[in-house]
Amino acid sequence: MNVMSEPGVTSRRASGRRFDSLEQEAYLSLWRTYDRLKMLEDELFAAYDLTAQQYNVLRLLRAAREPLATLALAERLISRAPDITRMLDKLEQRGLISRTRSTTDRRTVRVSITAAGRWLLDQLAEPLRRCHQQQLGHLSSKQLQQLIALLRLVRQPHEPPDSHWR
Amino acid sequence: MNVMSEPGVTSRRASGRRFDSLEQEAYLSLWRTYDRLKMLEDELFAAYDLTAQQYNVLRLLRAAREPLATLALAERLISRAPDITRMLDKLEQRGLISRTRSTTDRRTVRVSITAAGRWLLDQLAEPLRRCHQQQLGHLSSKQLQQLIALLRLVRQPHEPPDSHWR
DNA sequence: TGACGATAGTTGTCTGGACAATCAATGGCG
DNA sequence: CGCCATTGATTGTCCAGACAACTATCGTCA
Repeated sequence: MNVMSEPGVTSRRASGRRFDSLEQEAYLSLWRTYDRLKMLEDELFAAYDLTAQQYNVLRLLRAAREPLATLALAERLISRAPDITRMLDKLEQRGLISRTRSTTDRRTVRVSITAAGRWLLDQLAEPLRRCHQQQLGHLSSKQLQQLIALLRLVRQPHEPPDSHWR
Repeated sequence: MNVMSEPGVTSRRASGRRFDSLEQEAYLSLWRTYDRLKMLEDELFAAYDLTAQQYNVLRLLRAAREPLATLALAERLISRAPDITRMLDKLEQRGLISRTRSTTDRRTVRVSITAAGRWLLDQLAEPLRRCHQQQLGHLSSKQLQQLIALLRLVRQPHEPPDSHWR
């Protein structure tokens, strides 16, 4: 079922919900869709006492060839993290990451993933794969690629020039 | 620039970022895109001392023909709100909504928007339109419709049966 | 009718995010 | 060198979100 009418006129649903513009409908759809999918992921991570952000920290540290400075890491995170320090505190307490003050620039702290961190990521790999499958497995790979391309187009003007997401 | 390679093989960027699967890339793209757009909206709402959720409460109340019960309202919100009571407390203190205990069922509280609430929504209408324009105005209406359709397809199996988002 | 389970909302409490202020170290530049 | 703006990270504090426990009311069924 296609609910769209001509451009500029917003869609109507059986429920009577309306939107002021196509842009608003797109944004609210994005919000709602993200919220639904996030719910599934959060459930999985909660079982391992992790947040999605924490998982992404570990993921980024594993992908990095060498230890990352704290703020460089924060920049690469998917969503902004002003509390990066305290987040790293918790991961360090659990032994999943290690931090050492750089010798060349004593202001920076070099963060790296530990063996325990890698092990946890390995444990998570398969359940997470299944989770992503549950989230989006009902789309064809062509549809997924279309979605990815559209999303990139959406955020393109909103990414800082040096973003890893361009 | 098109970064896609053949289906099933995940994309690579100059930065070396990789994804484990197309589904993961789609989900993380969704997250990132939502986060970027949200930033713009939050900035606008903050200028009016509102959160996006609070705005949506007002919007839903205006759209409703009659006062809504607290939990019925919570169900229609875009993202889950376990703290709906306190949120309504704040809106009531500011005089934007009013609450009255129902006479027919004294358990339920009927929530409605006040004239001040409607006035605030009117004030917001134009700046918000501009915000949505800034967020998504660079997409053609055909692209927007494609995006909306894809997002609906994504969340379709994840919506509860009686959801207003189906 | 009165006990009991279900429903509607509220409150307590904890954690995580946001923002600003602060501390520590560095790099220029007179 | 020594001053000072800048950078990197940490800390203080406040507020919103999550979850569970609790209160009040209703419906129903013996």
